[in-house]
Amino acid sequence: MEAARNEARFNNAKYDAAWAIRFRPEPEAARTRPGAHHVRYAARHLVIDEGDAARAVYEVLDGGVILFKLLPDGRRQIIELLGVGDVFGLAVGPVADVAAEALTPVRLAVFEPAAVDADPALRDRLFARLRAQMCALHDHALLLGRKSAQERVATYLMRLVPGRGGLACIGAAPGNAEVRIELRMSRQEIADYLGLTIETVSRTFSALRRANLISYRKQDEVVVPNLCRLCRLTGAH
Amino acid sequence: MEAARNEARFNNAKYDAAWAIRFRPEPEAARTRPGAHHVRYAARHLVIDEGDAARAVYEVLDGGVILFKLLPDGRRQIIELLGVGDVFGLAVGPVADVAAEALTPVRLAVFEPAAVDADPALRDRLFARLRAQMCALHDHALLLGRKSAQERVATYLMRLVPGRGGLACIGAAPGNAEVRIELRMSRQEIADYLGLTIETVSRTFSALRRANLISYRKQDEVVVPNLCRLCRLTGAH
DNA sequence: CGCGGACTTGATCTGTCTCAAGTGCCGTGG
DNA sequence: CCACGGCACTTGAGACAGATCAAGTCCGCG
Repeated sequence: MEAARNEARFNNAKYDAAWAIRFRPEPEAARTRPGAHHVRYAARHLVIDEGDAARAVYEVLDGGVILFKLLPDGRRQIIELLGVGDVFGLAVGPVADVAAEALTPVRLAVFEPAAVDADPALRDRLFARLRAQMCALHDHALLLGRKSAQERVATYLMRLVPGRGGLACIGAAPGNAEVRIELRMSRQEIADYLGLTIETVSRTFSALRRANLISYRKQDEVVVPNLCRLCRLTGAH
Repeated sequence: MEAARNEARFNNAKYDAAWAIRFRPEPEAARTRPGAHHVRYAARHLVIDEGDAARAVYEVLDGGVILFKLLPDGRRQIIELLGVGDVFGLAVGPVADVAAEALTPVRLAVFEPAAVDADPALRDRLFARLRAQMCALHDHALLLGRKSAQERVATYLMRLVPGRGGLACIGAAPGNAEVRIELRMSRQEIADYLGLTIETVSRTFSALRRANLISYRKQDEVVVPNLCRLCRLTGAH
């Protein structure tokens, strides 16, 4: 069967998977970007619409942003979930290929095309960041193409745990104490991000809760009593 | 319902979708890259394995390459399908985040990390290319998250039609004459790329053939008699 | 000619979607 | 202070697209 095909090639150490997303900057982080101006938007503000002229490149300084695409019949896919440090607005042609919406109140640095053209150091920074986002997108493609609903939700939750990026989940990492996660996304947004329906997301959260893998009162404030146990459900281990 | 939610926001002109993938260089294209050495690999050669030390950055000069990830139980997702001009090997950390395998016999330019560090112009070229691939990946996330099997296969076929990238499919483009496509991928590879099983891919090809949307004798040499009719099945119109 | 691998096709199963009620919570106004 | 509405979420029942399991069929090659 398909599953057996590549089993031999698998090596556990390879699966370092998702990078954490942060919606708050580190306290010591620089809060301005030379050569850019800065803007604030309320949650839900549409920063870029798909098909807009590509006017600028943005970096998230504080808060969260979602990039999404729509199909004519209204199906929506949230393509990237961006936190502090992530960049967007880097289409190829003169037109934005995805829409960008503030997930939370955000502070953004706005780089004009002229500024980008004039500043090789800035380009290098954007380049480096894009590489990181590319890797996250690779992981997300694996999730969308091959993971079950439960694996998707578990993976999603793990991505929101700061300090658990990269190799953190290989073996028992220190700090298995309970972790609190603020989702900042509605069930519908989570569904559109994970390629599921809102009902399936809701059912999966309920099932995880029933299994004591997570708990919550407000539905976007999740407590994970044991990260490793949740991580085992991501499919990556 | 979910579908109706965003209908109002939809605007047909936005959906320029996929970029074409070419497995053969343009005849007039430069065939070497200064500052890089060049290598050839046979089809199926594993260029990079997931978890390898990130040794170099590669550009495809001729042929096709697939980037893929595996899950421990053997599930495979082909993350990117690369043709001439595309680049890979740009992970974030010191370790490759995806495996890369030659899909056809390939010629690659190999850029050592030192060469990349030393050459801002090269970085800019890689950056520009990465932006293009990012857009393709955005489109692919939409496919994996939200499209039906038939839409996936139709989208896949359209991506392999040269000159049909970008805005080409908006309205009736000229050149509706029949087009010949060489897939260069097995049914299993197509399945792993589209997040389906081999049986579903096979059935979908058969269904498209029965509907006279495509025809083929060898199963990887597809003829599309009317591109626009196929394009209408991609879900993007 | 006969073998093997890749593909196709059929029958059945199942995870997720769809459709349809709930339920809970919060804010508003009486 | 409480009734009311609205919205987001949850839950249930049933449908269905695609997965799984199991034969075939086709074709290239020795």
